[in-house]
Amino acid sequence: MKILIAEDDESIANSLKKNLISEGYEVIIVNNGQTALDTVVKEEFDLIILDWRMPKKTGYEVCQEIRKSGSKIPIVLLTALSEISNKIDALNIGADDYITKPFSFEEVLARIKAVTRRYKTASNFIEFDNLSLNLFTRELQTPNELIKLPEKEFDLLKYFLNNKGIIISKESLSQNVWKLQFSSGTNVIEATVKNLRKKLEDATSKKFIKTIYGEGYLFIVD
Amino acid sequence: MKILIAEDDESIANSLKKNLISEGYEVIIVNNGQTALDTVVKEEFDLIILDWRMPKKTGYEVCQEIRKSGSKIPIVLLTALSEISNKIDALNIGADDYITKPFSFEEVLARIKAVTRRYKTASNFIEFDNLSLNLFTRELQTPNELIKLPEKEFDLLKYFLNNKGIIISKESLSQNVWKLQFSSGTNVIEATVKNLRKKLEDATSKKFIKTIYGEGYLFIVD
DNA sequence: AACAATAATGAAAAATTTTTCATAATTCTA
DNA sequence: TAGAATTATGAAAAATTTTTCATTATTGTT
Repeated sequence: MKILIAEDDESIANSLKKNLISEGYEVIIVNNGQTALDTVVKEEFDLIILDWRMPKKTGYEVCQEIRKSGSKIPIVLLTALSEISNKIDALNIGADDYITKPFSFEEVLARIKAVTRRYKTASNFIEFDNLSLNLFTRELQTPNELIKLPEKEFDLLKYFLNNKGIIISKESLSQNVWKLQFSSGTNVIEATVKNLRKKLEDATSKKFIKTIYGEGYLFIVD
Repeated sequence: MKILIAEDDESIANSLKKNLISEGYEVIIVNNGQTALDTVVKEEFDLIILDWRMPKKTGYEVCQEIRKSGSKIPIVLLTALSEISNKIDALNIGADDYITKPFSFEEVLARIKAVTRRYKTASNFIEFDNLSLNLFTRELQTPNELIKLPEKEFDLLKYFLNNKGIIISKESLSQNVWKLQFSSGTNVIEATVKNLRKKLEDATSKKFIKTIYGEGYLFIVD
């Protein structure tokens, strides 16, 4: 986890850095807004902490420009306690959170964790058993390998995971996964279930997809 | 946008409700933690506002239980000013944000917007021109139709969108989109660019992908 | 303007995914 | 436990996607 801190008050910046490093973060400090922008373009960070008041460009401006460029990187603003209306502004210009000075390191840490957790869980995995399905790449991480699921198998597994523990009729699958009106004279579902089953079993030698005769399927984790 | 407010102080709840409704939100109020949980299970909400202190179950507990169930719905906690350490706890137990009482409606509104924007942009579209790329379904929404992009075209477009305004070499594409070491004696890139160009031009009659002779491609929006 | 290098293109080939089909296996009912 | 209904399966067919190939077009250089 790489964090960029843009803060002109050296003592604050250094104390933050020291503490964050001891928590295992990688930290880079810049002391003005313009350098912050330049650095963000060049390197990739997981989080940016911006002081509200800074030479050259304020945190406010830096935040706006970063958002204008389309980046969704988590940004936390540091504001003075007095600037109350800033709190609202901070969120409105696209910051993910703000911290009012003076702050305790625990608070900073909690917010960093909250913001990045949010960002991470939103970047989206569904975890089950000891597997993890990446909703973006459609890859299934197993203990041994990374399997790229074809679209239909992915959609099916995702639907199962979102409905685990309840019986899913073939009509539901046909509607929600295949986007078909009726599950007419086809057995695509059975065929796809078969393929997905094979992959899941090869990976874990467990049976996640149970057949409920005459009713549908049931996805069980444990 | 449907919001659940769990707050036992009627005057606070009603004033929030009135204001939120006038902002166009749909609001449902419950006055204790247990009912909040029951309601969340039955209905779908876009956001939950939980009072920290409540009869039956506290906001703290409700928040924890919701998270334990795997839901990522945005949660904002209302805490009393005194309970400072709560702030940190709030984020640590999985709340997305908190508001300290007393609060102004503007602050509530700003936080609601920030939290849901975050959630929305994280649930993920990339918008450009009058097009919108759904990062989950890989569908491109054009003014006229919804086009499902095949994997490679999708990956390519996404890479372009994340690097718009800068020249992208074929080496980058080959590494980042095709995951190949060298762009050897192949022209997959050109072929895929061609197909993607066609779809984008058919949809908008604009040319987004510019060729920089000898250097690569440049994706421009306006 | 001519040449060389680079890029674009349409069509075909290859690879992958999705669906179908025939048949085997399983489950339920009586 | 036999028969009917439902589900599973391997292999083939169909559809789609990805890549290649041969050729044309474009760009930059001299």
